[in-house]
Amino acid sequence: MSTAFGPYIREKREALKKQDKRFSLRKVAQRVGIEPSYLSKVERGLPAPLSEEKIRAISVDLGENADLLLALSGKVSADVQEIIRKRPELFTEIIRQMEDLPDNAVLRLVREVRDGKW
Amino acid sequence: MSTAFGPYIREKREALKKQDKRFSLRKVAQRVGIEPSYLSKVERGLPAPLSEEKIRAISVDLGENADLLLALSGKVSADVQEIIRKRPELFTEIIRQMEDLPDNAVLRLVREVRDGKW
DNA sequence: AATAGTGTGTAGTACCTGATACACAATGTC
DNA sequence: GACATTGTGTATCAGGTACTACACACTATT
Repeated sequence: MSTAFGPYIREKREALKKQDKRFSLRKVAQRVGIEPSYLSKVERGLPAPLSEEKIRAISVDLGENADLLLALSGKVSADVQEIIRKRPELFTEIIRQMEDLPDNAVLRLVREVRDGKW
Repeated sequence: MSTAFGPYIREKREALKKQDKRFSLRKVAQRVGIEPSYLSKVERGLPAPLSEEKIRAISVDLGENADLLLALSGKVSADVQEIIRKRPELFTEIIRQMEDLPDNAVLRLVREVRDGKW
């Protein structure tokens, strides 16, 4: 889908490869469990969708944040979607309201919720 | 996908139909823009996926909440997904943290954010 | 009794998702 | 020079998504 994901992980992978030959496209593909030719297409942004599972495996292998990589490939984590679907009216409302908040305001909310003030 | 959506809207539609014959399956299908036979399958929970667009049209026609109907058919509104994808790490974190909050606590958050305390 | 309207069964369609399998040329390594 | 490894091109595929089109039997309406 999104053209951003492929080039992004290609760059990350090649950076790692410079210090560690275990990060060749073929080796990564093998560890992740996909065909090298398919990962090649993915990295070049050709139409080659990856499942959430494979994206997660790549994020582990490359040491990247899974939710970021999912976002770059146009997805939202299945567990987050499920949380929303359990209380759709409530959660969609708060998410839409938070859209325009600056990062630091959202972060403050995260902390306050985590610290059990609610 | 989800078997809950179909029977749910069938019940709602038939309730409306009792007071207004404009809510026959065929009439609703026509207003919504799908074939009656397809809506029939949908309402009986047979494998007949609906696009977000059609689900929204049904929600308008039946006077139901769109986000609820989307959730019942296993979806999350595209605009909400896009908000999350723009700041994936921040938003997935706060959503996961809010999972265990009771409704009234989330509601309080909604109000405080809306009232510009942030 | 004819007509209109109701819900449903069956078949078919086009495109998307998420891949595999194999071949190939270029580059690196022994 | 042989062998291994690298990235990529092409073909193919099964299943899911999101529908249409038409026929049919049954029930209301006029």
